[in-house]
Amino acid sequence: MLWRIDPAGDDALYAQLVAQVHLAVARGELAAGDRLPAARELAGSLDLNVHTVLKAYQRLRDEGLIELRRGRGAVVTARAEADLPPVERALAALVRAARAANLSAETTAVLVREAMNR
Amino acid sequence: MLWRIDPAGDDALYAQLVAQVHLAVARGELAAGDRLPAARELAGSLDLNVHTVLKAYQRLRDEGLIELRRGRGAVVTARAEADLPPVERALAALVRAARAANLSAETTAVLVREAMNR
DNA sequence: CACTTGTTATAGTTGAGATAGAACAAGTAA
DNA sequence: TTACTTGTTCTATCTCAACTATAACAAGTG
Repeated sequence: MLWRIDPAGDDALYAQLVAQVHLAVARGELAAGDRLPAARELAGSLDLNVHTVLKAYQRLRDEGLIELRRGRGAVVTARAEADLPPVERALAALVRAARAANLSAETTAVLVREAMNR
Repeated sequence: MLWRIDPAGDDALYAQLVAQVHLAVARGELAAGDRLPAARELAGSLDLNVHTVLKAYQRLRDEGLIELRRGRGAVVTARAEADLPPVERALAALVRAARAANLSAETTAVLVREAMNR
């Protein structure tokens, strides 16, 4: 998969990594059983610290998207292949509406989090 | 309107204020021409600093949701009433899809922020 | 005019994020 | 077994956005 990380962006680096994996799974670029690069390797190629990558991996594990095993690495779970395409479509629609309303990324994200917690 | 701020939440306080106003407008609790509390007053009742409230008000102004005038305060614009309902609909659709896919509020929020910044 | 309210400036505190280096533990593979 | 891979844990440091605190200033209200 392709990794696009923006060190100058508003999002935390580890959060960008997490989102990239979600996108890749939603697009079918990552399937259950596929393996992510080793943390040290990915950190090296993206010029990030190992801990930053591991924080992303650990969050992905907490979300049930991947499994982590020493010696084996990070493997995409079957659960991850759940209906993410519908999420992608809804996401695109929201982005369009939010842009039309001139909302910032931060504001839109907060609106989503509050709506989810309701 | 009702203000629900969580100092221990993941979101910045000013961002929560911004989201609250969006929700109030979308729900019809705030209409064009309505006035928000004075910054010093709201800060006092919510036990926040004036600058935190003002940062929220200024972001709302940047988004075209309110107008700010010295001596008069913060007034909801007509544009706010027109642009927010579509956002609310898209928001509801996303929440449904995200719940169906078992995504957490945090994950969904990050996905939105990433999608907005692309 | 007195008063309200947003604007601007300066400064200190706090916590999350990121970096760095090192040792440790569990699994893989020859 | 042995060598290697890879995640886990720990300590420490640095930076920056968010928040707080005070205070003066400017524009509009009544």
